[in-house]
Amino acid sequence: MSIPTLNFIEELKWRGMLQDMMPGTDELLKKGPVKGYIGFDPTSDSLGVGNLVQVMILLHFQRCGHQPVALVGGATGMVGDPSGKSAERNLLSEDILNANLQGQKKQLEKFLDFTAGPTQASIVNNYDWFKNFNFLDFIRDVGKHITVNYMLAKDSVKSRLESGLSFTEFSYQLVQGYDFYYLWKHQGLKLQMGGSDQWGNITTGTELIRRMEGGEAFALTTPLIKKADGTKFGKTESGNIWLDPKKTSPYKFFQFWLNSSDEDSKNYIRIFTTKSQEEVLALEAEHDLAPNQRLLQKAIAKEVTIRVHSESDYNAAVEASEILFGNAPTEALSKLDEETLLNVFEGVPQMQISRDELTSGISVIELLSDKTNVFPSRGEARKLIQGGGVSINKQKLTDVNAVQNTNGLLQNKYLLVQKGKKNYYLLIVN
RNA sequence: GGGGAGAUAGCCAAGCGGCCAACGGCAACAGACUGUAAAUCUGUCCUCAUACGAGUUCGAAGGUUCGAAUCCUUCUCUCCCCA
Repeated sequence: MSIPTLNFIEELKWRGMLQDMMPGTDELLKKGPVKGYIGFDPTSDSLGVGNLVQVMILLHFQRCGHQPVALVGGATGMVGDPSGKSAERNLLSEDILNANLQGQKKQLEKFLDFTAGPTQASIVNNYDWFKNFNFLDFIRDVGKHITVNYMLAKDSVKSRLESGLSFTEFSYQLVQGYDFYYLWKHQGLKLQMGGSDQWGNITTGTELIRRMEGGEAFALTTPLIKKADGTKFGKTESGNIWLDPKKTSPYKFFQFWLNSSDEDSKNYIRIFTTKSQEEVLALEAEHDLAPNQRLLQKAIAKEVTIRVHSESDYNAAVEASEILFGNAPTEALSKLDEETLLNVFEGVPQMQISRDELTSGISVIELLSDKTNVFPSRGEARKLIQGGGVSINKQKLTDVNAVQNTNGLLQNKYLLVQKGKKNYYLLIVN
């Protein structure tokens, strides 16, 4: 094992991933390998790209020679964190929670190195130490050390006093705080990290450690990432971007990164890749010379897609993108053999249509609204066609009353429908 | 407990008896320009309908009227002020 050459704090700073830290955190990390953790909320069976920031923190932490621990919140997930929420949360059932935990665990394993060694990553579940902790013991042994005044002062609580929050959510910070205490006490964890909205919860933990045992523990938070236009990161028109290929296809995932604006991509390259500062600066300089090449976006999309999915998924996504967005004219499309075609369009929605409907010719409006779900109604199909927003096999429809028959089928079997610039549908005729 | 203000489409916000499917802004979607970027300009934006048009909206329920988002009654909820 080589001596770690990277300084974690420095690393976070130039990447723009450091919001705040407790005094002494830097010194602690310089002294030697530290065990630190981040908690994940099991509200879904898959992590989204929004969670990726935290995952990357753990990854950088490990790369800097420390020991990352991911905490999946089997217990805290049952309570509900009021941070950043404007209303009382719906509680999930135990079954769902468990399924979610398993899903997230699998994804975390793709990022961190779990092989034995001084920086070996691990995953813990706080349900393990909470399941047998009864209420009376908890309020005697833990609650006794923290005043309500202290708890009320947290922003997450303060902002909810007007609209109201249940005792359950109010106690959340204590439950999370106890996690930190438990891990500090029994597993030697000294540092908790998280998004800036977690600062209050994390400091309740360090406070608990101080009051219960006079111990010292540290905290560090990352800024909330936002897009340059101020909108939320990680969402598109069609919803959240997930790591689970069943919820977001690798093609879409790849496209998500490729579509980042220039401004955003300069942040993303720092946060979501492990490229060194020199590499990033060089890439940026090159990008600025020819922004139309979108080198940054491509570099990010490549690294993240390979890490989350696989090299072959990445290659397929690139191939599909080139065909869909490149200058490939209709002829190029028709030259594709069936296998390539199906491979390329694996990530785009596919719809069936019977051959009989087509042989005698069918108006495109009927085809796209009644026979398939490309459009929910004829009116909408008509409007977009009139607006010049619909293409079939890369050819723009200019006539609202156009009729489609079996002549233009790719491989005598497929139709590629394009709605707007980025939405594709593959119609399969059989 | 007393007094006042308000509730309009995804959000903000006009309208205060017919010209209202409802000004305007934001968001969203599409087109042009570009680089699958940003900015800008243009179009669409309650639902269905090629269109003519039809249907369902202005917190809820009733009522007045030829006609109501607009007037009246009751109810529900929100905010403010005084106790």
